[in-house]
Amino acid sequence: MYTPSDFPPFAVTVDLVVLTVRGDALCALLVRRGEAPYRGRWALPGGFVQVAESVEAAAVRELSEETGVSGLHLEQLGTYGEPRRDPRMRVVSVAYLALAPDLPVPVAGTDAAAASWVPVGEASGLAFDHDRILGDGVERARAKLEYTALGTAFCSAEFTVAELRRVYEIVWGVSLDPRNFHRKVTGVEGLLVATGESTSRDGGRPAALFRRGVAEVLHPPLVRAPGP
Amino acid sequence: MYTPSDFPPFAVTVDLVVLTVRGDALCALLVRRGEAPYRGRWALPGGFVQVAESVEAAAVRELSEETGVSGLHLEQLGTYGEPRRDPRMRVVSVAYLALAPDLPVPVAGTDAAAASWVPVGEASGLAFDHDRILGDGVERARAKLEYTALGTAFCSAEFTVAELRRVYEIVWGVSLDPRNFHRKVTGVEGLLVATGESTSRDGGRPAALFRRGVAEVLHPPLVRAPGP
DNA sequence: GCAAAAGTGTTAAACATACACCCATGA
DNA sequence: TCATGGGTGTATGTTTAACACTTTTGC
Repeated sequence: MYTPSDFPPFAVTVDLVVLTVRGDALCALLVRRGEAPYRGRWALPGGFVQVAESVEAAAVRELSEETGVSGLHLEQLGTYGEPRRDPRMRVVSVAYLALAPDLPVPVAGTDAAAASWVPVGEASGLAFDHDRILGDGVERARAKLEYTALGTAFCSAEFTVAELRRVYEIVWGVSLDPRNFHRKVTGVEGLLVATGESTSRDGGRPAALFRRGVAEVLHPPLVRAPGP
Repeated sequence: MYTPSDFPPFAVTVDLVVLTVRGDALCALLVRRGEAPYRGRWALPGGFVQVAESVEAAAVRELSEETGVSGLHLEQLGTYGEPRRDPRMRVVSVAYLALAPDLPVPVAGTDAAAASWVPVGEASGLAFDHDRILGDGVERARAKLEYTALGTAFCSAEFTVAELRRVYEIVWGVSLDPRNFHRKVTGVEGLLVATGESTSRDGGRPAALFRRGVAEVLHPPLVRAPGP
């Protein structure tokens, strides 16, 4: 144990699945690769873990570099370590999932030709095994919306119940009853904090504005159900 | 990008959280370290990922080496990559969770002084950051029992409803109503397959014996509730 | 017979769904 | 005044928790 032959040349990277709700679609942040391999292909943003930084810190740093924002919800998604997933060398990649509100079009990353929001339904043929990582991230996000308060992570600081409902409808691809959804989310203690303000930006009667509360889990959970 | 300086000397390992229900306690498989650092301390079994093998394959291999069994449920738990978690060098470790029936006392591993089942309540002061990894594994196991069929992974090939209930009671640390539990698990389609046999090994009226079914998820989930 | 555990039936309360209905605003 | 979306009330059906009760074994 612990002889030099035990330490083959591994590189460790982080890959980021950054999701947002834009228009009518769940979108992922992708970058166009400027170098071989997979030059010109879409890929997940990411990069190498530095010697002195934790893997988590590398994810936070890359996220900030690619989106220009910080403070997003960030959680580890999984680690992908097949021997030939990168044709040049042995790379083990730790994937992270971030949920973002509808940010302005992201700045082009430091070493990426272009960065853009792409609807997840149109994102395929990505570089490396990123199709699979993105799929895992979307699946995780869908599942977490059921029993955690993460739906609010897709909303801006102040939001209406209808805006939160739209997040659920788009991420799950279903229709939800506005009346029952309203009662459900306002009934979960600690999920929403009323600001006292209201807005009529959605048309019709002004809706109350809320901020995220402290609740992390949903009791009872919201359950996916088909609509009309 | 991709210059030699991007590849600092990372070692990649796997660590295994192997859990079982033994007697009245949830137990983890631990090994006594035979070498520095942390010589003499309890640690999670694990080892280095080989150059040509996938991370998942390394976990399967180590599990088989440490327990002598294969075919257990094995899932990725998370990756731990703090810079100083191993005092000698930069090590990134991918942790896996395995759930096992009450196996015979494990064989001593190839490079471990001793291997033993230790109740998770008594397992602290482990080597490296293994306290945290073990805690995360136990938490994951508890959560997964709610909405997946993994409780049966703790049972031997043929088991009674009462034995499955004991798994839930011990892992969650609660009491469950035997009548309602029986109705619930036998009502989930594909969870249990009746063998037609019965046993009176638990005393009282003989209980029907079941095998694991094909169901992976529980609809509806079992929910933790406090008992008397 | 008695204790112990398996398994079934029943009931009341909690919850979810569907939808009727009223409210507040912009055009 | 009408269209649009916000929000409340309520009837109906489903799920669940609690527990009374019957069954089948060992001693």
